[in-house]
Amino acid sequence: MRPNKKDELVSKALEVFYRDGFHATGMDKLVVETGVSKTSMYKHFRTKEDLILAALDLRDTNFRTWFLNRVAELAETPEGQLIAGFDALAEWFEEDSYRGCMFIKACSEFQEDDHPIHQQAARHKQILLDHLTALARAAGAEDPDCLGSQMLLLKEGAIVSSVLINSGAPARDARAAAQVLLDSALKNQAA
Amino acid sequence: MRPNKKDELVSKALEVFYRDGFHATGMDKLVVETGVSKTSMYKHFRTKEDLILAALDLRDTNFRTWFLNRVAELAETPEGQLIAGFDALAEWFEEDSYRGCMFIKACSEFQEDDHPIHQQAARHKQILLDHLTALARAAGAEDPDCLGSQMLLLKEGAIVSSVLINSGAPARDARAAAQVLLDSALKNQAA
DNA sequence: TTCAACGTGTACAGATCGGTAAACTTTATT
DNA sequence: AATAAAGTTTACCGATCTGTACACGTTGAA
Repeated sequence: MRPNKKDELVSKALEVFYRDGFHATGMDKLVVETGVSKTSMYKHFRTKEDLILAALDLRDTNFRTWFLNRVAELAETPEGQLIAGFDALAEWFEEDSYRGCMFIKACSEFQEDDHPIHQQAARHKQILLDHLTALARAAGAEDPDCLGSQMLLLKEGAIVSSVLINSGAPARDARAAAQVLLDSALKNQAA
Repeated sequence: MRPNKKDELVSKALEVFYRDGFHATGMDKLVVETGVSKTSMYKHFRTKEDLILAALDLRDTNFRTWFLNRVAELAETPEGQLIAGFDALAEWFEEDSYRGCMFIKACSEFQEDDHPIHQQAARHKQILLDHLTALARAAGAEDPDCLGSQMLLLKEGAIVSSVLINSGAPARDARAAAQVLLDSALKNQAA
């Protein structure tokens, strides 16, 4: 069982789950797409749920790495980075393979609060929230928890809206909103 | 084929789809839950997709009726109604049966832009957007399209966040953000 | 009372679902 | 070269999926 073979399977599964959805993607389809046999598939992953969890874990790593790096490239100050996050979103929305947020979709398909898949998605969002809150604090916002939460709200909202209206425009509206909220939070702090 | 029987089936299907998801709900489960036979089910609805579309249509009517009425009860001015929308959201989030937005979930499970289910969900959001934009315009906002879009962003974001962190708190953060954005849009207009 | 129309339930078709038993092929070690 | 371990293939399981053929019961009109 070569370890990189497993990574390869997770990577391919991630792609298909993201494109077609979780329930709509059967193990048979994944077997065809990966070219590996079903038995091999089940040697690497005990159940379909395990495979989904592995795919989400990879997605978490990939997305956060990309997002943090891109934001760091675009801006240096905490205030700048909070805003730059929405520029990064705009770039993401323009990608051909863009299909919304995988974690939102995971929670849509696995709704029970205590479901492992739901919890993994919640963890991803919590990490992002912690990051945004830390930036808000570093920027000197009046109420960093509130501002961080609002930045996340705008991000989630922009993602959902962009999918629903099939346009990248929500990223710009979200960015403008973020700027207003940030200015307000900093002005109140200075006062 | 009594017409109210059909409505009853749609109503029950809506409940189950909302609770358990679309792909995860088989026609067999609906047959058991409604007590009607499968043949009768397929006499009323040609396919499962037709049933889903009927359920979404009912949801659209129910939700918009409830939301608009509740907002009208809470406030009279356009400015007040824009903000009151988030108080209504907060109430919704507290309901035991609350499971997020059915249309977001529909788009998560049926992703193709040209899919009838996806399009129906998009129509629902567009109607809400038009409503919010009209309120923004009536309130005298600088850029009503932008402000309306931002209100919708905050709403979608609050819904998604509330599901992910299993808390009603996002409705309050969204309300606060909406107030700041509204004040800013009105102040700029006056200037 | 006969007949036609219609709604319903049973029972099933064909495909696909997640998952597995057992035989076979490759690989690494001695 | 012999052998054990690891990985793969084929073929299949029972359950469930959407959807249907057909026989049965009920109802209203002639």
